[in-house]
Amino acid sequence: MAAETVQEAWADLPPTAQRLLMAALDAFGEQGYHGTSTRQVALRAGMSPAAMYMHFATKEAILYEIARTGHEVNHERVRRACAEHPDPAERVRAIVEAMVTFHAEHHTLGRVVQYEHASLASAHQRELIGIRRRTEAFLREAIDEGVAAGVFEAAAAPMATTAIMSLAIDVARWYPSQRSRTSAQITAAYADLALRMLASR
Amino acid sequence: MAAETVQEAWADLPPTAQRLLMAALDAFGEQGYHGTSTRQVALRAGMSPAAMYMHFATKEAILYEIARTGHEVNHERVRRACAEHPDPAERVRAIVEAMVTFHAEHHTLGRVVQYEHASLASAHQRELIGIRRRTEAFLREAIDEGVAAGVFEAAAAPMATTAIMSLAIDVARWYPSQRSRTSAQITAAYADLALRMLASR
DNA sequence: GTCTATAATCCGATAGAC
DNA sequence: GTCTATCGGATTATAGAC
Repeated sequence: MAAETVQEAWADLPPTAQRLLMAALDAFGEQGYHGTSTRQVALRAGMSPAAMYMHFATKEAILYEIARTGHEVNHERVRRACAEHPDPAERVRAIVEAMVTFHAEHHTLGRVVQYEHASLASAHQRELIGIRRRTEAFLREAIDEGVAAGVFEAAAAPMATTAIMSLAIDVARWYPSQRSRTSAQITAAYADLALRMLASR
Repeated sequence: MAAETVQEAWADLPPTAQRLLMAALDAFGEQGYHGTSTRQVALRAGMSPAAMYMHFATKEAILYEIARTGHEVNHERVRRACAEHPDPAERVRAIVEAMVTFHAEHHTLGRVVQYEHASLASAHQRELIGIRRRTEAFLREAIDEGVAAGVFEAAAAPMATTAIMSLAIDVARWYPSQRSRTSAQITAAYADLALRMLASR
């Protein structure tokens, strides 16, 4: 529940189930959910197509487990970043660093989390939208506090939450690019850009 | 070649081919390429599954036509925005307005263009990456000119190109949201945020 | 150029032996 | 709990009549 990686979150599952989830994570991230067959997942995990149905009732249940855990891991990282930084500007910086790091270093997972939403059952979609909204609320509150304290520009605030979320999420789409930038370089530069968007003048 | 909408680009095709492409565009944008069957596309276009093979040799050929035209339309809008604004800051504003408007008002097309890249044949992928790179070059050049003129911050410039592209592209993922914002409101706010990221202080 | 019918293959999921 | 074998249906694409 407070895991900061999917491996951590799945540590108590049977090793076979873990291999299955990691295989599906890679395949779904590379080829998309509908572009991946259950046979491909089973092959990657080193088991027969039938064996996976001992651990998951349907293909969608595998996607749900990956997407939910991914949302929870991202949420937990942002929550922790907030807890460590009372100052609004420092907190925004920490949130951007947490989200950019997640979507860069775990971009395959990030793609499943952000781009396979429509492939989930609608009840699962609604649940995960809830997590996403609570994650976004951390950023919105930090920005609102900064505006109240006079360090952020009030006019920029309303769209800045969406814009900063977009910056971080879209990293999963293009990372890694041809230009050799480390995750740390992107993270630091994006935190600066986010604060430039918000800074009062 | 200089069309600013896909309908314009496809105006000279037989009406049946146009209906087919529009049906596929909607279906691919809503359900994804691999999540859509050729039968569904044919049904939406009001023809039999076999009839589409008179106009396109494969399902991938339909995706390629949509993705290529989408890339060209976006490129043409950005090119025109640049041609109309010699001043670097005004040009950046115009580029952001063009790209955000495109990805908001044509978000279904935007999703196919930006998120179905991996579903294309690799030769087609390479071709479309070329168009994408040329579109991004317009923004990079505007930013470089602004830095040279002293109106943009040199330190912010390298990652700002990627960041601003991300802001615009990611609109296709979340637009329209629950919060009622018009395309024009988002466009204006994002242009402001982009210039705040770049402004020298 | 559109249709009906179908080929050839692949899909998600299950049955039953071990 | 894993395997082989397979069910029932959907998939992309084609054949052949009109």
